[in-house]
Amino acid sequence: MTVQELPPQYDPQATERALYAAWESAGVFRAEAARSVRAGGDRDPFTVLMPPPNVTAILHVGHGLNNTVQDVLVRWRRMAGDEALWMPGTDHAGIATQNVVEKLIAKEGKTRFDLGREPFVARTEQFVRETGGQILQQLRGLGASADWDRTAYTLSPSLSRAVRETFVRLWEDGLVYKGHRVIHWCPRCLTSLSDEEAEFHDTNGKLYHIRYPLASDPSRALTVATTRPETMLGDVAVAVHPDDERYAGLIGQKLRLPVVGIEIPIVADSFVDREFGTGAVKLTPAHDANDFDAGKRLGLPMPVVIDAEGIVRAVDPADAARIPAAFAGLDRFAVRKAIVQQLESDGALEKVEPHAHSVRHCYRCDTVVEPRLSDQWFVKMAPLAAPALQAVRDGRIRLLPERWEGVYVHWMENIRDWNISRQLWWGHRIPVFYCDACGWSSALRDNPTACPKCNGTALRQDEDVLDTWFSSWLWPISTLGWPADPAPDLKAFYGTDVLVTAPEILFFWVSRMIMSGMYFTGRVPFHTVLLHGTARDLQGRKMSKSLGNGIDPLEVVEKYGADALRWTIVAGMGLGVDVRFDPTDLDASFAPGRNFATKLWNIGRFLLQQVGTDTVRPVRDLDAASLQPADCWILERLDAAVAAANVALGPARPTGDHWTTAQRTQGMRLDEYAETARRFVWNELADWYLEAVKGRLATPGADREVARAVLTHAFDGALRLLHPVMPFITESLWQKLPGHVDGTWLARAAWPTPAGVGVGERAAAFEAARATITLARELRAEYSIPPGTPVRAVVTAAPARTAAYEGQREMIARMARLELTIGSDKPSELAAHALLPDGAELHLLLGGTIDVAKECARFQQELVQLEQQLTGLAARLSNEKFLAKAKPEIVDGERAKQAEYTARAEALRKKVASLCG
RNA sequence: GGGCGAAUAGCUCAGUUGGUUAGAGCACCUGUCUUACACACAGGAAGUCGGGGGUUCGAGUCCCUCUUCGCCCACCA
Repeated sequence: MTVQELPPQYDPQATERALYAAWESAGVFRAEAARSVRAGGDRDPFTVLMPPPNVTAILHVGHGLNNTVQDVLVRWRRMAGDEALWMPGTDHAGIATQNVVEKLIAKEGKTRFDLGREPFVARTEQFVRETGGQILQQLRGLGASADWDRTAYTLSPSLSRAVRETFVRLWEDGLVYKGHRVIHWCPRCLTSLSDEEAEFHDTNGKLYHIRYPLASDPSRALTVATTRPETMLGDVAVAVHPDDERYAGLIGQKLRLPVVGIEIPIVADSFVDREFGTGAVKLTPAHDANDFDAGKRLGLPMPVVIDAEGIVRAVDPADAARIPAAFAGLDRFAVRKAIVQQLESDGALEKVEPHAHSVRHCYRCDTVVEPRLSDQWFVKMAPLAAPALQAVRDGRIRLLPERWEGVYVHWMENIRDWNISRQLWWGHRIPVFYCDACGWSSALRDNPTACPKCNGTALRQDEDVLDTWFSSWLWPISTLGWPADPAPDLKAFYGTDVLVTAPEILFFWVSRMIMSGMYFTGRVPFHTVLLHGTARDLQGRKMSKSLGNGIDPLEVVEKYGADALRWTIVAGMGLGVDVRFDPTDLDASFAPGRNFATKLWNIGRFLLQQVGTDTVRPVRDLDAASLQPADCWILERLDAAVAAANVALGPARPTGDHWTTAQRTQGMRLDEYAETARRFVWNELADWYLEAVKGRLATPGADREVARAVLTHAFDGALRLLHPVMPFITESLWQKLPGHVDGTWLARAAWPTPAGVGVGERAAAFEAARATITLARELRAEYSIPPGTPVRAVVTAAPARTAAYEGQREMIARMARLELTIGSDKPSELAAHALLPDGAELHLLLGGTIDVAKECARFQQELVQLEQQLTGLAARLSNEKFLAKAKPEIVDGERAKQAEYTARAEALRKKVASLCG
């Protein structure tokens, strides 16, 4: 496409897809282990692990947010010269994926049990093969520069090997064990859940007060309070606090369990809260974790009265007497209703009061979780947690924003063992084998063909699979090749750098990765955890499919382009702060990003029209004397923008193994970086420099070549600065830049460094010109002078200053739209005038009609404001405490200000005196 | 029950250890097709920084308290 054919607006549709394909085929995103200094190369590795989305996931705005942040960091470091690896992949997502396939076969009227285990797993594998991993394709649409050749999958052979190795090692180290206890059970998914997977939801329930009559004297009764009356079928005792005087005489006596009719004892245990309800609690050890602990302490039986599917029945026939026929075979909630009815008609229901409490729900299907007594595999966490806690405490790992460190520490200090077995079919099967012939059992790295002990073949493998998170907690090591030896990627890229994720999975995932990384390698898996905010709607509700308040990132990409989406996300996202969008008004949310892209595009258009595509001279080769004030100014602004962006993004890694206290909170301010870049590009390069050089670009000669070179340099710097956040448009413009070498990519070009070629004095001269132009514009607006009306103007300045104005006369006249004269004599026919900051005066000549009153009012108003300031300053500067306590630089600043204001006030006073009489 | 975060212009948000006249984008008002951009340009209006109290020479910033919203944790029978 030639320059002339460039449309006035950037068209992302016509650009992005093809450009992404070009990047990919050029291998721009590929990372080489050999180039890492850890493997003998000459580049620092910079590694980011993509939090693996569920293999069945469809891109939503949360993914967009998460991956945009990662891509900004990775692209930044890639340009900064690091060997940047962004490791992508997906998670097999045990429960989630199994649920999807179960729903699918339910349409055929089948359950997984109809199919059987192996065909069901085969069906799920097929489903994943055909439809899985779409999200990785969608991420390309956002511009994600991951190294796709390395795409990992938690259920792949190599990662499965890591999972199995881990389990066996933990088994050998005595850290994995089988426990018989009450766990969280989802009666719909038919599996156990970890503590983290059973989410609390606030619920308005009821607290039922039920009278349990004394066996010896039915006229007396002990009242217990419960939110789940159906569990009374499994009651084995009623507990009171040992020091509770109300019940002191009753301990040891028997109660008759209503509805069931059997006798149960009154026991004492100090876990009972005397303040809650009646201070007497029924104990159902098989259906409540606390009751289970109490039951174990007290040696009570543990009858199971609700089965795996949430149906009330005697799981052990020995407990049949506990289940009245009317309730047997009914759902737990139906039984709750029925029991309450019966209690009421029996007169055993003392009262029912509303009770707000939190009820655990399955995080995958939202079913109310049933505490259930069963055999499960657990990982002993305390030994794993200690080093992981230490790593954060001593600064080998930092969490941003910092406040999450406290949350992390608290959780780690109170960590409980992790239930890792799931009664599912989709996942890594637990590698424990049992010999039915001799009773041998063990965890094994390879499937045995015969029993190692008796050589028999009556072997079976444990039926359960592992928690999905048992594979994802290995992500930092398994994706890099562990436990293979040698593992070149592990050597080159582990420990990685920044982990970018949402705080929701701090416990699910982040803390566990730290534990596994440290346990299996002895080193931290990453040095920075960047916890970003959540995408919310204007009411502050989290965007979600079920609420229907989400934004489809791909729709935004289609309408406004990936760069606009990325820009909006990055610019709007303070460190760890939630981002709000209006899902009903995409235009309001994303037009600013699109507009900025268009602005950038048009700077490029202008440059190509004015400069062409031929190579320009590098600014470093220019004679410093040939640089005009505007040139010096924009070069200085670019250097300042680069420096500010570097501060905002911060140190990429700690200097040694530990973050210093000062470093610990530095950087990762992506919003500041974006704002810095925007300000430079729009408010400095486009609004001022580009306008300033128009005249020079129209006049052939040596100075035109200087302007061309500086403009090209500044724009090149702008593109580099913006590339991490707006990769597509910057790359497509960069490819068109004068002197571009085919086959080179902005994505791999060097991050800008300060050029330091400007001359400060001349940059200041441009500031004076800027002030003049702005003042002229203000006067024009204030006096309502139409733009078409020619205005003659005179700048009068001290002779020493005249030259600075003289050299920029054409530019000032053009930008302020006036016919400018530089002179030392005050013009006689003035209509409006004002003082410039440097003491010069600007006079607009409008045929000699001067509105003295208006001029006076303006000058006097400014004088009043200045004098107010000066009063404040004088008070401060004569205040001994201020002088004694304030930092010297602050005092100096105030003094300088006072001097400046005094001078200006003096000039204004003179002006007022001469003008207003 | 414990802990954390937020409250700044009509809206979305900046404001780094206390120190100029508290900023930006959008929206709004007034002009403008000015040799890239009307998805733009120029100019402008708009905030008792949630309420109250305190520390300080000085508070949007620190302390206490209250209100509203959000989040996390907990053996909320």
